[in-house]
Amino acid sequence: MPTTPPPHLSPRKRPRQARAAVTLDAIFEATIQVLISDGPRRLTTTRVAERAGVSVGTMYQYFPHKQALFYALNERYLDLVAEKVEATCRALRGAEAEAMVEALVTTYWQAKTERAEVTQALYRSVVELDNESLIEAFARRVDVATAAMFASVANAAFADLNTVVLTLLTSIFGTVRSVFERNLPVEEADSVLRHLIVMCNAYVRTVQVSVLERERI
Amino acid sequence: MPTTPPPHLSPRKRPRQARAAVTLDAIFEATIQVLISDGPRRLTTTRVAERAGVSVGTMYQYFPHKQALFYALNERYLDLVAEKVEATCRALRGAEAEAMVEALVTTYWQAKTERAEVTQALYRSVVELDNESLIEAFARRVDVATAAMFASVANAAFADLNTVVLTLLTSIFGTVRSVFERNLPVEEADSVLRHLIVMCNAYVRTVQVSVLERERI
Amino acid sequence: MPTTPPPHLSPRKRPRQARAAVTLDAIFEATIQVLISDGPRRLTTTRVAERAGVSVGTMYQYFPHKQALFYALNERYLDLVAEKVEATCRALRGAEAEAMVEALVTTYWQAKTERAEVTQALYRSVVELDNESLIEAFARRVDVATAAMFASVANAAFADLNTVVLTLLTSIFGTVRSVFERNLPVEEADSVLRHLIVMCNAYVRTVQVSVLERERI
Amino acid sequence: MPTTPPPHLSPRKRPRQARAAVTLDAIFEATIQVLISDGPRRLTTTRVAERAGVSVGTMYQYFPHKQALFYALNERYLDLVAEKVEATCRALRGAEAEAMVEALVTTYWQAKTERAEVTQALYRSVVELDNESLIEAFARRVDVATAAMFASVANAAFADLNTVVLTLLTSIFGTVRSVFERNLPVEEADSVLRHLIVMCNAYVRTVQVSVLERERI
DNA sequence: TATGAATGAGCGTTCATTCAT
DNA sequence: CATGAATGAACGCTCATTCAT
Repeated sequence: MPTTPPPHLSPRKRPRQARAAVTLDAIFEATIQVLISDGPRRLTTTRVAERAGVSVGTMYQYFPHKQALFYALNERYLDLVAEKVEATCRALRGAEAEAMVEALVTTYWQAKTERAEVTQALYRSVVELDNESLIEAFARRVDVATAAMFASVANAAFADLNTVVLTLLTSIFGTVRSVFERNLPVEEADSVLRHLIVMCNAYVRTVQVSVLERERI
Repeated sequence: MPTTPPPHLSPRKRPRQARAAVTLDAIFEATIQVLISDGPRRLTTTRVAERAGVSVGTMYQYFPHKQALFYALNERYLDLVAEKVEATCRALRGAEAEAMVEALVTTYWQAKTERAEVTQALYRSVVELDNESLIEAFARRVDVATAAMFASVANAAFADLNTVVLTLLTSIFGTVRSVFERNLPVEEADSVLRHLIVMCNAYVRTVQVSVLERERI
Repeated sequence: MPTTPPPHLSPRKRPRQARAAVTLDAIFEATIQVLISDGPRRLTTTRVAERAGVSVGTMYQYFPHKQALFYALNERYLDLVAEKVEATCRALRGAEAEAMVEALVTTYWQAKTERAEVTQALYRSVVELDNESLIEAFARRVDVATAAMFASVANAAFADLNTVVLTLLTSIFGTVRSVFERNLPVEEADSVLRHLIVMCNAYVRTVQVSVLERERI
Repeated sequence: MPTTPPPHLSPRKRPRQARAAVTLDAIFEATIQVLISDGPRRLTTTRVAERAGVSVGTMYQYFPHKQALFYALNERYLDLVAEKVEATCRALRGAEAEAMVEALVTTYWQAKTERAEVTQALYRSVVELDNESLIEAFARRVDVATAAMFASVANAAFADLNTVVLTLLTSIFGTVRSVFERNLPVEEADSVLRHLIVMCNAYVRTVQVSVLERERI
């Protein structure tokens, strides 16, 4: 279930030749590099093209405008993260709630930490509203996957599954973002990660109803 | 303990006269309005000046450059929020942990929701690294206040107070940010708020050690 | 009765200060010079600004975009011509048809020849549709003035005044344009001018009905 | 007597093979279509090639550069018109002056009206100086043909044949152009056409000298 | 020979900043 | 002090042209 971008933000062409694919990758990587080293304000088409070893014109053969490039980059990034989360959710079906929580937090955390500078660079580049549609799509995807997972919890259930999922995801995503924003040293970050798991588990325990209890009612 | 900005970002003058204060306020308000209605990309000095009913030249008498204006705006905003949190922390000294948690979440939430568009506009305007120092200062301030509050909890204590505070704040701040970012409808937002309190309380209960227990050891 | 431009083509400000008026004139004159010496294809904002001894930015304070500058230039030019024709038409009220024709042709011819290179440069710069509204407005203005004049002819009348006027103007304007386009040497051009008068007069004589005749009917 | 273009504007090859001729036609037609639908400003090589169903590269096999294409298109167009006028002039040899005038005007008018949008599109695309040589060549051709025709008028002659022909052609061409430029509704355009004939005939009658008269002198 | 990806000079335009008034 | 016209570097983007395939 990949995101379908608004038409005005879609890339101009799908790479048919191998060369084109290479070029496209170079452009994406260059964008990231510029974002990291120069910041979003200095993310200019010329600079990206230069870094990619391509001419501006070439860039414009792949993307109708700068926005579209940026959009595509975010799309790529979020798709990757979403896939990982979905995989985890699939893998944990039928497990116990605690395991789910731990896996969820850890997966998301790792996905974000893998290339920490990229994550940070993208966090800093909000700026344009159009990305909102992207974030929404990402959120929906992950919502669905997570809800499905928690619906399959062994020996328990939730009175208001949707809210629980929403709360979990909102706080996990938010906490991670905050940690990046505050630029915490690794040890502190790790502590927060561990405590975040504790927190989410405490929460889930609180809101979950054991099947026994439920049947008794 | 107000934030002290890096010298290159400080306003040119402290408003001595009433007139100056009025102008300054007009400029700040205009900045916010432009930010909300036109977005961060269209936040130009000319536009702000126009909206504020001042000439660009005048604006440059108060701020050495655009960044400084933006910095000052964020400073003002964060100072306000910090003050509210500090006030709450002071008020809740010696209370029970649960009350503290609820008060903390609610205060922060309200502070952010009071002028929701402003909050959102500022969230969307990250962009410049320089704000990081501001966020850090804010975080430190709130950290200290919160730690002090939780250190005074009645009949209980925390094994690792600092991590607990860090985790709480990171997740509260992050969750709120995520809620804004996802543009959740009010009811869902409210649900998340309530569940966030539940979550934090569950967490605090988990990590707190009763004084009795502690003394026994 | 000055032309009112479509709003998107109107200049940004009316010159309030003397300095501004000078700047505006310099820009107009520079535009003409560039048009003459470099041709419409090389009429770039940079080149105009340079020639005018102004920065590009300044140009954009007077005109929202290149088109608007070009539009305003044509407007100025056509207004001038229209005024001259109108003056002639006013002066010739009640005269004999022959005198009117000669005056009309001569006035238009002179208006166009006065700054021949400018005329030619503008003829060569059609290109953009938007000018059509300008040409139409100009045509209407001159139509009205000319019709009023010919309606006042002494001792004669026209069966179909509007068509006569339209034919006269169309052929006069067209002929002049053709002469410029073919870049005829002066003597030939002058011959054509004289013969154009002969032609128009022969035409007018043919289509006019003497008052005597008319009353007899 | 076909036009011989300046060498730098000539197409790269004369179409030897049928396939080439087809391609060439497609390119020309595409150029016209783009001109009509997108205007001269949007007449890009890529767009033309696309519309013609050819690659840019192929286009450059036929024309060394865009100008050459445009030049060739105009050449084609003017050649067609010139041929029609020449045919008429040939057909009317020895006829009466009035018949000649009417035939001349009608032929030219029809040639231009046949594909009115094409005519208009080309009128709007003057722009480049190089076309002047084309127009000149066209004018010379038509001048010669027309002069030959009027030299053969039955029972009359002209004191200054060249000027008469020049005046006639200049005004006919010019009037037609003006009519297109003003975008007159059909009925008005037709009226002007009829009156143009009247006008030219009145003129010719005025400047022609009957053979009898002449011999008397 | 045909292709179309790649090129890059050059365009129109914006906007933070300055400084004569 | 306040003004706002002037500045010009730097941006996003276009498109005629080339050349490896």
